[in-house]
Amino acid sequence: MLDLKLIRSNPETVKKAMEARGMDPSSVDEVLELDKERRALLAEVEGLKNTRNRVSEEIARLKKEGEDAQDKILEMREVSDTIKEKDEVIRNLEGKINKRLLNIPNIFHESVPVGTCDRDNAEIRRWGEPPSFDFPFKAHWEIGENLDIIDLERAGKVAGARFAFYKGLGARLERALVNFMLDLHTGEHGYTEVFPPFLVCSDSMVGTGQLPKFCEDMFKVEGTDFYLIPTAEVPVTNLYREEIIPEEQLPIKHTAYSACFRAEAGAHGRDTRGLIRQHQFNKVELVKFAHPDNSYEELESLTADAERVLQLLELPYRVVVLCSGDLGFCSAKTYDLEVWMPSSGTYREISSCSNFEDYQARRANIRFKPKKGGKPRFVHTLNGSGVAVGRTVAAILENFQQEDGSVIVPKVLQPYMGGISKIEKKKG
RNA sequence: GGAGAGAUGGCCGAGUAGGCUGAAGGCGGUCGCCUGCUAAGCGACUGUACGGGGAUAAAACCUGUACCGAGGGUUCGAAUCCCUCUCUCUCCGCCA
Repeated sequence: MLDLKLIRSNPETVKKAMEARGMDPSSVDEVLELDKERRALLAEVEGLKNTRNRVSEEIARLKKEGEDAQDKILEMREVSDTIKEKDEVIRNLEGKINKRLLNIPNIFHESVPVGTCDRDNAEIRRWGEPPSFDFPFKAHWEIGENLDIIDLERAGKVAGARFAFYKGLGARLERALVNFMLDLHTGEHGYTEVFPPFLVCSDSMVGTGQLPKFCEDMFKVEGTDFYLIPTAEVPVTNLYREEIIPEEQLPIKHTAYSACFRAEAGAHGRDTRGLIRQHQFNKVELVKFAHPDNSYEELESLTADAERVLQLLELPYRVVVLCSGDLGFCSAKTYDLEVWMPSSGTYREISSCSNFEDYQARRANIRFKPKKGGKPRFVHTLNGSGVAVGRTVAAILENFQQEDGSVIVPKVLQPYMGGISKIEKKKG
């Protein structure tokens, strides 16, 4: 969430940012109005509390000296009642302010292009060449089915739509990718691996911004306060919730494998076939806790770390910077990595790398203690997929398919596949 | 699931017949003194949040209020009493 002080001093900036995201900025004025009310009342109540404290001390003194304090006690009884009433009103106002604050998005970075939808995203760079096939190429779900390594039909029976069984070398490929990515990020990019809980409490979901606004996108375990994580970003960012980190530890870099669970409400009819849009998918995530002074450099290197995965896998991709209208609610700036998908003839999102600045840190209360002294400050949080595993499988199947229906395994993956260099149809 | 113990400041740890205790003491940290250097020693300072003042934004500074796991209650007044909840630890049972 944004600093209330920032909204007080620069309401127009906040409103403009909301408008550029295509949102109604009226809650800004509501917040200001409620805040004004609250502060007036607060001054009043604090004055009353001050008298109560003073008189109470006097009562103690009088009693010690054996004098009568009954008058003052009665007087203070009334004061206390008034305090109780006004406190209640203040609590109420604070609740309203907070609710609005949690629903005001982050202010985006000046380098973010203004736009309304994904068509306004700006391409930054491309890597690799999309393959040209001299035979009729297939979509990954067909390839996977033919090779008997992906079973969507039975997954539909066992779980429902948007689930998948991976089988044989398909399951192995998924596992190989997870291990390859984790090894790369821990071994060469300096991230510390964590293996997080896949269920978290609602406080964590508020901390990273999924709640309260996006609860319909999440799976909740009925009768509990548990939510299935939509990404490892949630548990890993919340690792340091309510904590003060020593400055010299920054940046903290974590990588984590997790399954991710998404309700995909409102995505009916989109990407209904294949592995692109699943209720459950695997992802290796990168999370950074950075110093505010250099968080944008950290965003560049985090993006580069994610790109390295695709480069080593030899998958053609491009990097786009999301425009204001397509930017995530909490993000100040986001690069999407889009991998070439022959079946759709376009680049498709496979990673999303964002700098949230202090927006999540303020919600989750993650701070660092400056070395030179002074008050704790909020860290900047960043994260990116490094990368989405299911979509990587889809990309590998499609980009490396051969005319005979087999699929070449990228070189870096072969050690993780027991030396297998090609996935072929089993004979018989 | 059953039984018990506990939750205090960055950390450790006092404080329950309710009243200058935001909180003793220690550690850690910062600054100053001392020392040829290091160590030791001495002195001072050292929580957070939200208001108000500080000529305006920020800071120093001054001031108020709140905070001793969370939320309620009793009381003129609660870290201290009562209720509810959460978490941690120990033992038993059960379980991958």
